[in-house]
Amino acid sequence: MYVGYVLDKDSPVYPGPARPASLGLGPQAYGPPPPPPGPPQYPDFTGYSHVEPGPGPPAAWSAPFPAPKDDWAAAYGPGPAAPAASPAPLAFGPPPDFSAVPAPPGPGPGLLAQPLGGPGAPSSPGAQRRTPFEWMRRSVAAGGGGGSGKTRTKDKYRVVYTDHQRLELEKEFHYSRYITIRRKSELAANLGLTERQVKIWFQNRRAKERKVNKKKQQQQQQQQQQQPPQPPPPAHDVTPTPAGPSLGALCPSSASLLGTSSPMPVKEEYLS
DNA sequence: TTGTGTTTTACGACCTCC
DNA sequence: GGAGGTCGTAAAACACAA
Repeated sequence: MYVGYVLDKDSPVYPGPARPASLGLGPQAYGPPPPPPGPPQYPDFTGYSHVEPGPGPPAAWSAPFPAPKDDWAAAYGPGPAAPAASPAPLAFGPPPDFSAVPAPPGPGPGLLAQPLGGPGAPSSPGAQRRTPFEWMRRSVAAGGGGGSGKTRTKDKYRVVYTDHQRLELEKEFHYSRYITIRRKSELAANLGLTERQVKIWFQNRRAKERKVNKKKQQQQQQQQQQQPPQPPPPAHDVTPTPAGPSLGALCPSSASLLGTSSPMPVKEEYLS
């Protein structure tokens, strides 16, 4: 994941975990099929509005998410507006944070401000080894309007999303594992992707998280088998502990995004 | 340079919910 | 019936060791 690469290099932009490890991202979070999109988890956040009624996100995600988008935006600082690969008009008007994505490290005014094919620092390791912005050209060209609609049966099997697209998707994912219909539309418009692409990206992202989570669980079990039996924990340990995989662990590519130790500061306005 | 393993998009099958 | 979920998988893109 090259977003992770970008974030690794820009680790300070995320001063702390976007979601505390105590929110319980363990396997229990992946039990029953996910519910329909829920109400806004942060109704106080006015950057954009979630309006879909519904029972709410999965219980595992229902805990207040202490990473307000304002923090993200603040962390990101001002940046280029829409990606060059996003010709779609901003149907909803860009949320503050969506215009605040920094350029990847390197010379030049910014990733998206760079002309296609022009000189500049690549924003992904692969790009470092390729023609500068080749990845960008590929994505833009192949994904004209984001998703080109091409399938494996056509000439182009898949496109590679730009770092900006992946970064914004990651941000949204850290905000909520299940994107609402409205946010999906907004994100698709802002990133120049189709809603289907956004939906599938979230599906794949959840699958990735489950995979990583499962891996960690297996490792823990192996360690427990090797170690002498420990006294069982209290039956009702309601206190969320970091024992569960941290978000950074679940999403190594975004680990630096989330910081390492200090939790994301929570603005009082986001606390009920 | 090449072979191999991993990650990333994208899809189909199947299921649940409204 | 449609939308969206998981699960499994294909194949491109990529990383990296030899």
